[in-house]
Amino acid sequence: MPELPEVETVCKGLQPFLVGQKIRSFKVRRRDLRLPVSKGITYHTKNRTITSLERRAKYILWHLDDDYTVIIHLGMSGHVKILQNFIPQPTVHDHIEVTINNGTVIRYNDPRRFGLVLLEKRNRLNTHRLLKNLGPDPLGRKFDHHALSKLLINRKLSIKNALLNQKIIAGLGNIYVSECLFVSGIRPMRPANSLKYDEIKNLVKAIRAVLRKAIELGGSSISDHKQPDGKLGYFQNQFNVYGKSGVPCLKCSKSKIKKILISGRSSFFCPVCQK
DNA sequence: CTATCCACCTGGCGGC
DNA sequence: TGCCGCCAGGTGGATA
Repeated sequence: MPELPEVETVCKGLQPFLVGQKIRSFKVRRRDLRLPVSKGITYHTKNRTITSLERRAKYILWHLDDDYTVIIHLGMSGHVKILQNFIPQPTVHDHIEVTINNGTVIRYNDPRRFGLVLLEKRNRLNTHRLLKNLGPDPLGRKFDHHALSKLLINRKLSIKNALLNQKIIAGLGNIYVSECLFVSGIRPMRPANSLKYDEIKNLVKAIRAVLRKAIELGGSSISDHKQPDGKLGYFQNQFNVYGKSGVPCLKCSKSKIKKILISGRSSFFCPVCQK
């Protein structure tokens, strides 16, 4: 499921249920996610109040009222469910269950277990091995065409792979890279260092516009991914190219959307509109 | 340092 | 109906 807009949607969806609330229990039903769930997370989080939530790239951070922070990453298939009143039995892939003092239950469900749930000291977040090398957030203030130019200089890899690399820019994934490159009229296989000044400018504009729109629509519901309150996201209806091979291009209508593999992952583009 | 490949895991779908 | 191969929104470590 989860690229920046979906993670942002999950984070925003959790906020009213968690911020200012106290954790009654933090149960770990399966410890073997991408990394083992932190030892002691159950003990350390008990009776702690959540002071704020933060999204950092594709990570969700729960800041607690002591010097600890819970780090969550949804991987490829992670979901969050918010349950109130009727609490059904956990299913096979409900790995984490957090009960809030008012009875609300937050479940972390992740069939493929590529996600992770960790507890870290807050003053160690910036040097944490998973967080310290993240590039700028594409919706953040430090990200503009000057910044992106600098990041792409001397880079011979494809622009598609550059945008997927979280050390270069943090938050895009396979869907939104295809969409952003379509909107900005750039072919995914172009070497990153071949982009002209105006192309980088257009790309930055496209990235911001596409991500903002996706967040506005509650992210994308692909497979069975939903927002934490169970609602569907609607951005998948706005896809121009992702998963649309063979469909006439919405810009030129002269050409069909093509699917190619770049580093083994599907990329979709219009051979006429994208240069 | 840079770029590519691979493994990690489960489930859904199309084809036979 | 059943089995098989392929594909999927991510990412860090191994490798050249």
